[in-house]
Amino acid sequence: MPKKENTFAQDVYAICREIPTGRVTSYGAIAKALGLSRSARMVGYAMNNSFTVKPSVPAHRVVNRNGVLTGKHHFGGPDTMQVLLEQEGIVVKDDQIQDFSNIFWDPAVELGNL
DNA sequence: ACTTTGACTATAA
DNA sequence: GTTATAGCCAAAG
Repeated sequence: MPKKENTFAQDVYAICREIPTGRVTSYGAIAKALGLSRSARMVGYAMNNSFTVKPSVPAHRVVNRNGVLTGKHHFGGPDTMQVLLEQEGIVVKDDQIQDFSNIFWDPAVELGNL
């Protein structure tokens, strides 16, 4: 069997693709689903490569625990992330997702990982 | 092998 | 409600 490069980032991408449209999740939730509940920073760090990975990962559905678009600046534009979220039907105000708790999607729960 | 960093989270004041 | 500080872990230099 061929060698397989299982990196932390690859797992993160898999979870992000499972995020339904119009839903949002937090870095900590993804990390927790991977068993790395304390590596939330690594999740965002890995997302840097999400643009080079195929298929592209909907990183715009991933925000911090406050529902703030912390990484909006990494989308190539200062407002690219917000526009993408609005296209998904998500309301964003002042770089913060409105009704965040209502549209929050927990992979550890939805994927039945608990 | 050591140091730095980073799209975070939790706790304390 | 906010701001400040500490803890956290993996990848890159």
